[in-house]
Amino acid sequence: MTERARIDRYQPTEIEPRWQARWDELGLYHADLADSTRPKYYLLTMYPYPSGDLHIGHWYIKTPTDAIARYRRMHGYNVFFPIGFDGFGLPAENAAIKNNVPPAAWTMKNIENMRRQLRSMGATFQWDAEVVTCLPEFYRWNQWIFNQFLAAGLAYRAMAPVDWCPNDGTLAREQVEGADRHCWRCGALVEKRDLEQWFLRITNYADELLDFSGIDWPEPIRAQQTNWIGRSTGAEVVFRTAPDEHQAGGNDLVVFTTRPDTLFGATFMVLAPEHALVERLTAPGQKSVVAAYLHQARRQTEIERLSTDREKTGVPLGAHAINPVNGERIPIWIADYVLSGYGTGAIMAVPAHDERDFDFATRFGLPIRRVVAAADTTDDAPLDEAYVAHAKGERLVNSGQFSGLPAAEGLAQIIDWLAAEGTGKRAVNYRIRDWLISRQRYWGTPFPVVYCPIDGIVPVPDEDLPVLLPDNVDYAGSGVNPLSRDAAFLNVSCPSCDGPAQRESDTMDTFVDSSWYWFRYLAPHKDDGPIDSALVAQWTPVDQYTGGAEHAVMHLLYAREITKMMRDVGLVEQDEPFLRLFNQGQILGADGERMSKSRGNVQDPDELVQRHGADSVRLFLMFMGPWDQGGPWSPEGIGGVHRFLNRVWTLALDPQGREGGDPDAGKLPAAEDAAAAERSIRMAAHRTLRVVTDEYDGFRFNTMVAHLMELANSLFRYRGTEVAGGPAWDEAIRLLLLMLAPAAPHITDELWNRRRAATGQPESSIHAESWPSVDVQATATETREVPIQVNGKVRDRITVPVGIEPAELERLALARDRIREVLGGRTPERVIHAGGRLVNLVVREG
RNA sequence: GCCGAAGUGGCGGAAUGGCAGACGCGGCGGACUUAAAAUCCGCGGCCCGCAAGGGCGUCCGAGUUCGAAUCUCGGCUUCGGCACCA
Repeated sequence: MTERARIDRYQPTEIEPRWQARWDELGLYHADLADSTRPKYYLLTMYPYPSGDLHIGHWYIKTPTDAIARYRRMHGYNVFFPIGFDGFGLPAENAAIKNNVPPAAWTMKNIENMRRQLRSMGATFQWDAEVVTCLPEFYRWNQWIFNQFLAAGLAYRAMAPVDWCPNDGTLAREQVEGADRHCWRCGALVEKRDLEQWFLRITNYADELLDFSGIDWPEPIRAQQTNWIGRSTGAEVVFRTAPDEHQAGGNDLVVFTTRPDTLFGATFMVLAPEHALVERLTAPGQKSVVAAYLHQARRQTEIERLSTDREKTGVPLGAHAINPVNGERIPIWIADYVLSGYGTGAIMAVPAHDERDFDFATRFGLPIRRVVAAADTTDDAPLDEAYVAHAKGERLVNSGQFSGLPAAEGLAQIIDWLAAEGTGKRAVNYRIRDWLISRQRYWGTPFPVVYCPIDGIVPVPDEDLPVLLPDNVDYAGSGVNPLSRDAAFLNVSCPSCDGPAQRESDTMDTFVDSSWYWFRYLAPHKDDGPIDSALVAQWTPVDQYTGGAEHAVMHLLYAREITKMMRDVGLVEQDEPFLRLFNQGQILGADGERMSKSRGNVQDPDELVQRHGADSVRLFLMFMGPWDQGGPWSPEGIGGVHRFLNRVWTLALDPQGREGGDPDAGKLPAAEDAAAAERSIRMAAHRTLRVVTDEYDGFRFNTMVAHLMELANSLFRYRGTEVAGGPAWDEAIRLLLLMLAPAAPHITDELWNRRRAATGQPESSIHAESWPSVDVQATATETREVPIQVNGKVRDRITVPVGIEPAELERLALARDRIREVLGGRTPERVIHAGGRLVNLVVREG
C-alpha cells in the first residue's frame, strides 16, 4: 500500500456542490443592508444578457470579482455583491420569430439555466437581491423614471434624421459602427431617415461628462468617452447670403470653426446637402445639377462609404455669401463632406489651412489663399498641401488689419472684432448627439405615453403604471414590431380628455435598463418607488465595478448620464455611479481568435467544471495573465493549477507522507537543523502573506497564484521531515489555506474543516475567518546574499549580515578571489553600495 | 489620419532604476511501476566550451545613469477605439 493511498483523493466534483449548498444554508454571503456598523463595500459586476449559456468569458470577469468579494469580507467589510439579468433584447425576439416561442418564456428559461451555471462557479452572489429587467416589477420603474425625465424636459420627442437599420429599426448613434456605418448587432448598413423619435438630453451633460475627477477609471475608457463627446472650441461666425438674380439674399449662414484666425482665407462656403437653405439658394440654372447631387448623396449613404480616402464631390448652388471680415463675395457649394449633424451643417472653407477644403478646392479649381505663415515663410509662399501646423513664430498674413499678428493673438482679436460687429462669438461644439431611445421592437419597456388627437403627447399617469407588455403577440413570422398592430394594446382612452387615443408602440432601448439597475438591487421588489432612498444614500455610489471595455461609449457613458439626470430630478444625490472601474481583458479561443460557434473554438465552462472542478477553472483564469489583458484559452494550462491544488491537498492532509523519486525525501536541507527549518517555513509563509495581500489589493491575481504555488513548493521540500506537521508547518498550512480561500473557495473550506475535524473541532467555514496578519519578526533575516558587480556586471556574490556597514561590505567584496581576478590590479574609482542591496565596483576600462 | 494600449525564452507571463526570465505550460532526463497513467525529483534564453567560465541577450536606433526590460528622444510593429467632426 503506497503512502498516497492513505488519504482520500482530491475530488472536486464531490466536494464543490456540497460546499455550495452549505454556504447557502449558512447565509454567509448575505449582506445585511441595514447594518452600518461595518464599512460597506458595494461590489458590482456587469449583469449578463440571458442568451442561455455562460461562456468562459463570463467566468473570466465574474470569478476574480467573486474573489474580491470574499477577500473584502475577510477584512471585515459588509460586502454587497448582487447579480441580475439584462432581460430585454433582440435575441429573444429573433428566437420568438424563428421557433414560435414567446420571448418571455425563452428568456426566463435561459435565466434558469444561467442561474445554475453561476452557482456552479461557487460565486457568492446575493440572490435575494436579483433584478430581472424584463419583469414588470422592474420595467414599471423605467416608465416612472421616464415620466420624471419628461416632466423635467430631459426626455423629448423630435423629428430628426436618425440612424436606421433595415433589420433593427432606429439605433442610437453609439450603436452605429465603423466607417461604413453598420449596425452593431446585425452588421447591416445603416441609413438616415427623418423620423419622430424619443431622445434623452445627454448633450446637456457634455461638459460634466468630460470631468472624471473623483472617479478612478482606466485611461482607455476615459479617452474613448472624451473622444466621443468631442468637445472643440472656436467661434460661430455669421455669413450673410448675397443678393443674386434669383434670390434677394440677406439670410444668415452660421458656421462653426475652430480656426477663426483663418477667416480671411475663406474663399468659398460649403453646406451639407441636407441644409435648410439649399432649396432657396439654388439658382434656376443649377436646379437639375443640385437635384441630381442630392439624390446621389442620399443613395451614397446606402451604399458603402469609405470615408477619408474617398474623392470629394460637390456642386455649386449658384449663390454667394459675404465674408463678414472683408466683405468678399464667395460662392456657396454643397458637398457631402460637410455633415448635417455636426456644428451648423455649414462651413467656411479655408483651403490653405484645412486638408479637406484644400482637396476640394484643388479638385474644383477654387482659389486658395494663404493667411497663416510660419516664421521662415513669405506671405504668399505657394502651398502644395494645406498648412495646418501650429508652429512657433507663426503670423497672420493677407488678413487686413490683423496681418502681422502672431496667430494665437490674431485668433483672439478676430473673435473680439466679430463680437463687436455682432457677426460672431466664441463657441463650443460637441460631437455627441442626444441619445435616441426609441426602438421599433416588442421585447422592451413600453413608453408610458399616449397620443391624443386633442391633447397631443400625454404621459400615462404614475398610478396607471406599468404599461404592461401584452403576453401573447403575433409575430406573423416577421420582424415588424407586433405591438404596432396589436389593437388591444394600441387603442386606449386619453388619460387627459378620455377621448380615443393611441399608445406609443415603440419600446425603450435596453440600455435604459442598465443605466440604473444597480440602484434597484438594493430594493428589487419595492413597489412604491424605483429606489429606496435611504439604502441608496448608504450604499451607493458603487465602490468597484467590473466588466468589459466594449461598453465604453454605450453602457458606461449612459450610466453616468442617467445618474446625473436622476440627481437633477431629485432621486439620488451623487454625481457619478461607479467610483472605481476595472475592465478585464477578453478570453480568446485556443486559436487566438474571438470565440464563436462558427469557428468551433468556444470553450464550454460546464464541461471544464465537470473535468477539473470549479476551483481549478477559477484559479486558472486568474493565473493565466494580468486580469486586464485576457488572452487565448489554453487547454493544457489548466492542468498546472489542478496539480497545484492537488499538492495543497497533499500538504494539508498528509504532511508526513513521502513520494518515491526524491533521493533527499524526508531529510532536512543540509544546512538546516529542525529549528532553522521551522524558521525557514515561517519566513516563507509570512513573506508570502505580505506580498499576496498586496496582490489581492491590486487585483494582480496571476502573481498572487504564482506566489502561493511558490509557498506550496517550499513546503513540499519539508514534507516527510521531522518538522512536517509541527507548529510552524501547521501555521504555514493555515496561512496557505486562508490566502487561497477567496480564489479557490471549495477546496480550502474542505481542507480547513477536515483539519478541524482531525483535532476534534466543530465545523466552521473558512470564509467566516479574518484575513491573517503578517508576523514581521518571522519575515526578518540575519543574513543576505549580495551580488558584486564590476562595471555593472555581476561577477560574484557574498552572504553578509543584514545591516552591514558599507565600508565593511566593500572590504569583503574587494577581498574575494574572483573579484581580484576580474579587477586585475585596478583600483575602483567609485563604489556603489545601493543601500546594502548590491555592490558595484566602477573601474576604468582597459 | 487621430486617440489609447502593448512589444521579454518554444508558449502564457514575472521583474517599473539594482542578480532578466519568478510561477506555470510544453520539452528533456531520472525515481517509482511488470508496463502505462498518476505522482515525485532534476535540467531547460542564445552562442562558444568537457567543465570552470566567457560573450551576447528584454522590437530597432540614440541618450541619461555607477547601473536601463524599466526613464528621455526618434523610429518600427501589433492590438483596440474613432474616422471627411470644420
